[in-house]
Amino acid sequence: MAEIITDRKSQITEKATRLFRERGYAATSMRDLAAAIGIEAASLYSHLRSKEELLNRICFGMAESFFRARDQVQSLQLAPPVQLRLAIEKHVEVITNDVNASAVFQHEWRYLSEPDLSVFKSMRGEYEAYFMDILSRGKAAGHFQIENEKLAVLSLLSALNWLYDWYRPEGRLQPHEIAAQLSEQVLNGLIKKS
Amino acid sequence: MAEIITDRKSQITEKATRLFRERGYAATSMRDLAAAIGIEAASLYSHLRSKEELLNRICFGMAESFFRARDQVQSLQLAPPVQLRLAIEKHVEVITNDVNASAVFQHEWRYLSEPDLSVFKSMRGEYEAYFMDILSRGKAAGHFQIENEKLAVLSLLSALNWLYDWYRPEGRLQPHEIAAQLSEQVLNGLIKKS
DNA sequence: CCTACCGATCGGTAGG
DNA sequence: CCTACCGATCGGTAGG
Repeated sequence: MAEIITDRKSQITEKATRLFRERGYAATSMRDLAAAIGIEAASLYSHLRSKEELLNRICFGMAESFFRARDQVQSLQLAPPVQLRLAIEKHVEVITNDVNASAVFQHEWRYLSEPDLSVFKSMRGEYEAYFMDILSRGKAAGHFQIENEKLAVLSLLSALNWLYDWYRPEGRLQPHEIAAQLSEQVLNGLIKKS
Repeated sequence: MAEIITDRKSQITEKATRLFRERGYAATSMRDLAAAIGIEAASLYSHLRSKEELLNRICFGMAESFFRARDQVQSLQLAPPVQLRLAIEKHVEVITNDVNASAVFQHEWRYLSEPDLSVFKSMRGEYEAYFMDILSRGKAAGHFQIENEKLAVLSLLSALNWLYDWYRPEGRLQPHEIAAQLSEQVLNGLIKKS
């Protein structure tokens, strides 16, 4: 691995992402973080104002990545089944692109304090609404069979969101291959139609 | 709500379950827990030896519930597609039966220390292997279409495991109705076959 | 980026 | 189940 030159703040954020993912936000101390970088805890505060600022950067950084993915998908006018496939692929791309940040995004956002906490929740709701809209239009157009759309959309997203725990960049399967299998599973199910 | 008479230790465990779920294990102090019960923090230690003992009880209690569900399913000799439906139903039942404990089980187990941590992980692996076995046998018998079985089983379980966050006992949908829709989604997918 | 330090809080114990 | 308390650790600041 080549030494990558980045500024100190980016380095701190990256180390924090890894530690928050491994130990959890609440169980990671600023002294842990400082030690991982090789400086004293007090020195961190010349680069940032608080521990929560780090959590903030990570959570909202991921939220923006998901939004960018959504905007790309929505800019194309696609029929619901193919749009859903694309939305899944882009979602998987965002997760696999930074598995540590994805894990923190999924699990540690609740340690945000207000008003960020509410902003975060509403952004997440907006993203779920984007998937919900695809399902609803697909159902209305007769493409999809769905009883309860809220149940469907949340289980669908959950079926993707654990990937940060399994995906390995050096592994055999590429993100688009993973996305393809999961799309197939979500759209056509496990039962073989003979 | 009627006042339910239980012994102190059960009461402490139940309050701990709720607090660990709401705030996370690491961010819940024994003083928080004591205050929720209405005693002093030091008094907790006449009922238990450590904070981790509580986490232990919750995590392994859930693990045993999942194992009992598995044993019920395996005691019936069923063809893979119908066995999978039943496994999903039982899994959903366990989660909906105690949503707080389910949340702690899903997210806080990593704060267990050795040797419990390793025991927990191997139990979880055994449970995943039980679902994996259903999928493998179903695939071998020509019932299922699955490319990567590990990917399939983990996304399947993830599609169920978020339910603790959504299910409300007082809500409209009963656990078996939720299980039925999710089974349908997993087995036949979202695409309508006309 | 460091040394030195703050008040608050942590899990847990002693002794009754 | 309480009062009183332990050493350790927390996020963060002052001042250089």
